[in-house]
Amino acid sequence: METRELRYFVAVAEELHFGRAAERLGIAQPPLSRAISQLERRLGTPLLTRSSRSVTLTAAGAVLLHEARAALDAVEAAEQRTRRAAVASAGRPTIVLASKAGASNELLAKLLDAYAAEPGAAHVDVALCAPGEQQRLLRTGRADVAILHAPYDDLTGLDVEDLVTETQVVILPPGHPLSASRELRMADLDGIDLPVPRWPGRDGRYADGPGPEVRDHTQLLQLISLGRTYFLAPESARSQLRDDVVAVPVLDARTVTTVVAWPPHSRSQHVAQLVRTALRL
Amino acid sequence: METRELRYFVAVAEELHFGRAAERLGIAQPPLSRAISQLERRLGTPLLTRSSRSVTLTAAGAVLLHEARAALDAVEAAEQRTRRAAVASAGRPTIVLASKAGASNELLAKLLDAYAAEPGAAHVDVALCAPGEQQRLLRTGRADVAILHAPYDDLTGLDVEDLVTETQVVILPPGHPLSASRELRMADLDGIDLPVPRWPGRDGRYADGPGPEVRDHTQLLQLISLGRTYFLAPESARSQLRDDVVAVPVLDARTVTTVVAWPPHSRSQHVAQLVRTALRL
DNA sequence: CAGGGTCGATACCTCACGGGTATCGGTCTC
DNA sequence: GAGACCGATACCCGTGAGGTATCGACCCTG
Repeated sequence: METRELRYFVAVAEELHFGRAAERLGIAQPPLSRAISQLERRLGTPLLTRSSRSVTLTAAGAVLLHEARAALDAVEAAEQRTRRAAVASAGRPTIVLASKAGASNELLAKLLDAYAAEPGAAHVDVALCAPGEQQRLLRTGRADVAILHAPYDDLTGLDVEDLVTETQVVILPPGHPLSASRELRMADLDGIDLPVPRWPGRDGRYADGPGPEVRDHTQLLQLISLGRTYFLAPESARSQLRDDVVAVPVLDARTVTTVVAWPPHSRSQHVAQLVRTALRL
Repeated sequence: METRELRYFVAVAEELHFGRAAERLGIAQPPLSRAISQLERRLGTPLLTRSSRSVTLTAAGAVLLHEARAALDAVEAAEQRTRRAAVASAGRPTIVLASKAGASNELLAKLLDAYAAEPGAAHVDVALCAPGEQQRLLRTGRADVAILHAPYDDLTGLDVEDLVTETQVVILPPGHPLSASRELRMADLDGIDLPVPRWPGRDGRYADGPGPEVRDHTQLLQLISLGRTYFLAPESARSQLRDDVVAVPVLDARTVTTVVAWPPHSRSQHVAQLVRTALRL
């Protein structure tokens, strides 16, 4: 199978519409139809069921969608890591660390300082990402290590070491009825009359629903201070809050574990050293 | 990047010879040369240094070789898993378990029995592999779970649960001077005058060196009984030994951990259930 | 040092295949 | 029943992957 075929299939499987998929791929619809049916012939199984009004995935198609995404990530990672290895072998060794913008800030600062003090430390480029974006950078080879947060981020297929586990706080507008409480329980949050924010999906688009569309933490905090939404965040986020929002501990919220993650095939000494440094913090 | 280009590069990087690589790929040498230099142009970096007498990898080339192997495995896995999903959704659900031929036999038998007794258990096809071959089956989607042995097998990029940890015994020809000992230390083995066996590499070929070429455990045991070689094996292997070889415990040998492993992206309920069953043993 | 052998690069040709346009056939809506 | 929508089919074209022949650099060997 060629990656072109996988890209084509993923586009159709995600759009569930040949016309839109073709448009997204920048080709015409007929060659796309042909490519998919050729793929089906080669695999010896239908991947999509087409009625002229709708397209749906078969069981085999769902498997291929999942596997093809992983395979395409691996191919792109091969390309990116090779590119980066080329520039690294020319100039100063550099590793890219991906972190969620606005999260784990203090930990990140400490880590960068501690690592920079190590002998033979590489230069660290910090890539601040929208939530959920760090894994993509890792999996596609544009980053070497990432700071992630279980259970929010998907850690499948990554090597991981735990750094800290924290309880969560709910971040509310200042005037909100619950904002006066010293502590809350998850059940209390059900009564909140505000919609939860909507984050962009991996395709950069927003799901339908109530709640404001949100891209980063600055936006989010502003929306909270305007009384438009609320949010559950790790305790350590408190130190970054503006004074026009209120944080209240939620006793029985799921704990959040900040982890350092890297691709399992990584052979970089620099990454290994940075991880060791992180574990000593 | 297309998988064709990756396959071409891997062939050249492994052979370090354009002519042989082309032959292995079933194409002529000129298109191969062209494809590689086109790849280099696109990546913006040389991958190989050619002097008309030898071809060597650059640093970037070494990275690409490593990454390309992983990517090609992922692509093949996508194909195989889709194929298998197609037949599974037609007939009875089946999972493929890969295990080293001749190793962990009792554990495997117990596992298969215990799993078969579970409600809703899938049919389990057992693939008995040459040593080191199980991972390939897992990574290329031809198997769903495998029984592996740390530290012998490479577990990078696989999800793993430990099953048992054992000490090792050395398996010797019956008449060997050390075979009368009740127990040994690693230092004692240095004095053994026999060469260690050679196993085939991932390309199916044998490295040069002394020691007999060996494909499976039957062969190995026969060669030991003939006084041609010796071998270090997990304790549990004793129950499988012929009576014309001798096993002696080695007190300070590295312990071997038998693990159950599966691809990190696996979503199969059946695999999860089999792993749970294995952990209860 | 001439001559032959080895090996990757280059030149040039061919054709298969990926991609385009036009159109068909089936289905839903009004 | 007309029209819109959508995937499949028919047919054409150009790119580019792959082939053969050959070159040029390098290493032997007598």
